[in-house]
Amino acid sequence: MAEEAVRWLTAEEQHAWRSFVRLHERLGGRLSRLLQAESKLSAADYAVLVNLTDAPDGRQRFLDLARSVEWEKSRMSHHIARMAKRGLVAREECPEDGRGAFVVITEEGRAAIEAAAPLHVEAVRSLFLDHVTPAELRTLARVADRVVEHLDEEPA
Amino acid sequence: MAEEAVRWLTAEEQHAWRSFVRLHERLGGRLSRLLQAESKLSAADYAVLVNLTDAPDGRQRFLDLARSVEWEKSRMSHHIARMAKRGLVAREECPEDGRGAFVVITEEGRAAIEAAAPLHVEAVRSLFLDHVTPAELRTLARVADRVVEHLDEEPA
DNA sequence: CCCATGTGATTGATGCGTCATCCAAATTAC
DNA sequence: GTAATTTGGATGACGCATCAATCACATGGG
Repeated sequence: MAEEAVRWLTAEEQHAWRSFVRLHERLGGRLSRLLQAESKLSAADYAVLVNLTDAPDGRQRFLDLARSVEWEKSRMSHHIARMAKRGLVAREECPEDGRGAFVVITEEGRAAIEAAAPLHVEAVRSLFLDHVTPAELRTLARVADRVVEHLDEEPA
Repeated sequence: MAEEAVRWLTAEEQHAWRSFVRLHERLGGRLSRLLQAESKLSAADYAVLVNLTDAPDGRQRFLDLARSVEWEKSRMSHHIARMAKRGLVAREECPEDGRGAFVVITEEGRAAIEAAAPLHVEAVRSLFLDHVTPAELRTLARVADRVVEHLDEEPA
């Protein structure tokens, strides 16, 4: 039974990792609270509505939508149920597949996202992009894509 | 009534922003699922236990603990209640402040964190740090600290 | 034609995070 | 010394995310 030596994080690594985690928590929290306060939409609502807006006729198959926002179907199902109750989207049956369903954005949903989007974009700018140089932003994107790629290759 | 021109994100900005968000969601999700599977601890549990372990006698005042992990007191209260029910920590009354409370790590909690830590550190390495160069890591940390600093200055 | 398997989606249970409210003890003001 | 305020913390309600189980329809094989 060999004692495996644990390679703990150096002070620098630890700081970087904690800072990175903190950044997302704080920035994400702030942005979603802003969105909620200004538009009565959660970040999840926003993601769904943006996707529907980009789709032809503002309608999309259930699982396609789930894949677009990278959610499990269960989460999507619960969330769409709540959004439907609030009148932001509606469910529609699918003619060519008896078990399928479409999700359609409503007038109300469209109004909500159109009101929210400019404010949200402005918030992303003023809270994040404004404080990052273009070079840094490229580095961030490059690192993010690389790490996610490895995540995909190496399944759970 | 002036039409304010919305400064939408460029394709590059949008990509960087989405990649960044995706990185945290995916990496965070993966790490916490690993932690849960290997150690029956959530990321939140882990943070609490690490802090308690670092404190003298494994005990800390309630709000100090909350500040350390950067949570609201309400969240801490709920979470400590759940952790106490699982036997990971215990509450203790505070002699010199009648309303105060200490949170103390239990034997069970200590065992849990000591088992979890090496695995978690290894996961952070293999899923993240291994794919980031030291220079990139420094950039990340620098950007994160800068953005959070601005976040702090500019309250909600 | 019928069975097996796969796929699209729902449901219920449970734990988590936030908000608003509340309470008791401590501190300050008068 | 007592009233007002602040501080430490708990509580309940609600929305959200995950997991496991379920159900209905579809499709391929025999």
